[in-house]
Amino acid sequence: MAGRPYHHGDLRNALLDAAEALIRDRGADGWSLREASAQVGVSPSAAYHHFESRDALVDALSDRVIARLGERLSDAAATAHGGPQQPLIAVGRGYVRWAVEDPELARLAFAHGRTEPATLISPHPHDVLAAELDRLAAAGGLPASARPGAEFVVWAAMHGLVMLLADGLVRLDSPQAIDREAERIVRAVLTGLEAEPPPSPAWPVPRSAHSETLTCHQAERDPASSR
Amino acid sequence: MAGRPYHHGDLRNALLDAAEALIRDRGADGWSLREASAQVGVSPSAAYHHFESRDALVDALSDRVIARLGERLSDAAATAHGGPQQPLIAVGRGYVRWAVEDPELARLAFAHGRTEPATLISPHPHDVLAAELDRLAAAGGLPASARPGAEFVVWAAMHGLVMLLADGLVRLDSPQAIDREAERIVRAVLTGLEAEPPPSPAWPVPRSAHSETLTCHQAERDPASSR
DNA sequence: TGTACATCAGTGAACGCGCGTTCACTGATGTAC
DNA sequence: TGTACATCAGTGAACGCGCGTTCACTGATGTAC
Repeated sequence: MAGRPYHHGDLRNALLDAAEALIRDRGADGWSLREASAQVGVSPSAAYHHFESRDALVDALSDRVIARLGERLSDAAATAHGGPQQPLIAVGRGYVRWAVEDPELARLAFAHGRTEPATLISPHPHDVLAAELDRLAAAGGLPASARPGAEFVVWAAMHGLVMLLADGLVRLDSPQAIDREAERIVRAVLTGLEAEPPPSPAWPVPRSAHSETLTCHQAERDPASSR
Repeated sequence: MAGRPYHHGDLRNALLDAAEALIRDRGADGWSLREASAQVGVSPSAAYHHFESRDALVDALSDRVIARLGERLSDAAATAHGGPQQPLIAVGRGYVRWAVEDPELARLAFAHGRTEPATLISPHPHDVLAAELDRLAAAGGLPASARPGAEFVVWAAMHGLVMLLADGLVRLDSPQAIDREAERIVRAVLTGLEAEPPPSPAWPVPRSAHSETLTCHQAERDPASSR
């Protein structure tokens, strides 16, 4: 009735929403540009006023999903209370819950093989971890010598559980089990990092060894954010 | 000259090889059944005498890649020497090197969303880890209370680094850096597990808590192999 | 306030494409007697 | 050793399909004067 206005108003986001919903239901390959357009009620060619190509839409969606994850993790860290490790445990829990809630989006977000830097994602999960580890180190919960590159150790541990779950290689029965497992992994890793022997003076390692050899996609674009 | 014989002899494997090579070069979506057939020198329909569908071929390839990884990890563990943690460190190194050598195959192997159990993969990476952790526990390098489910903690830690690298979210500059990072992660996790507080007697947890709630695709088919 | 005009964001028909898969077939191989 | 016949593993033509993308277009909106 009265029909839709000729101009949609926010077609770009509507298309992202439609694609996201389709992917959530049917996986990263279970949708087409045409289908998403149809769902929004627009002709297939309309999308090309907002995205260069189908691939560009997927890039944008992936960025959006990761940014939302980053916010979620950042919130989880901010509202955690208890010991100094609690924010990082909360991040791990949030990360894994996210993957279990939306495995297909989790797979899309990362399994995407981005070739070029694209836009800056903020807050990127990597940066959330780096910031929390800085806090932990400042609070004395992590020796300064173990800090460089520690975010990659923690990220890897979380990310592995996330991916094993999203890809269906491992299954957790209950929400409690999910939290328990996430916590176990984060705790183990933090304890292990805390106990790391300081670099042997016999083989002096440059302070920045890790940040030199291990680089995050994200950190490249904004090196300051990871330290 | 003399032409190829009418019957290929081992078309099934030849197709798997061709698909593997194409995927290695161009990624999981960068090939078609037709192209693989052409490369082998066979008509597109010949494949259907060996595989039910293109998807079935991918399933078989994924199984083959994982089984080969399992062998590689098992070898790495067997030939490691040094302290009791060395076999597991060698497994981590091997896992990560594998992913860096062939990122596209690494992505394919796991990112595949298998729905049904398929055939038994032997040795499955999960089982290699479980066996090595059993040995470590037997040697006193891991308290018995920390053993249940420990393979998932170690697997997750390794798998996360593997996936971050394969998906290009993290980059390591040199082979030395790859080894160093793999070792750091495995050591951290093992140290953390070793230091785990035993389950509080106030909240008794069934001994098998982990194996009940955390299950591996593989372990389901052959529960004995993971313990 | 009204008119001219550039720009923006839609339409809808059409394109070529390569794909996975099917089908009826045929050449080669293995087995029974 | 030879013949008949079932089975296996190829061929090649054809199918329908939905896809991403293009194009010339038009309706709506915003701005200058």
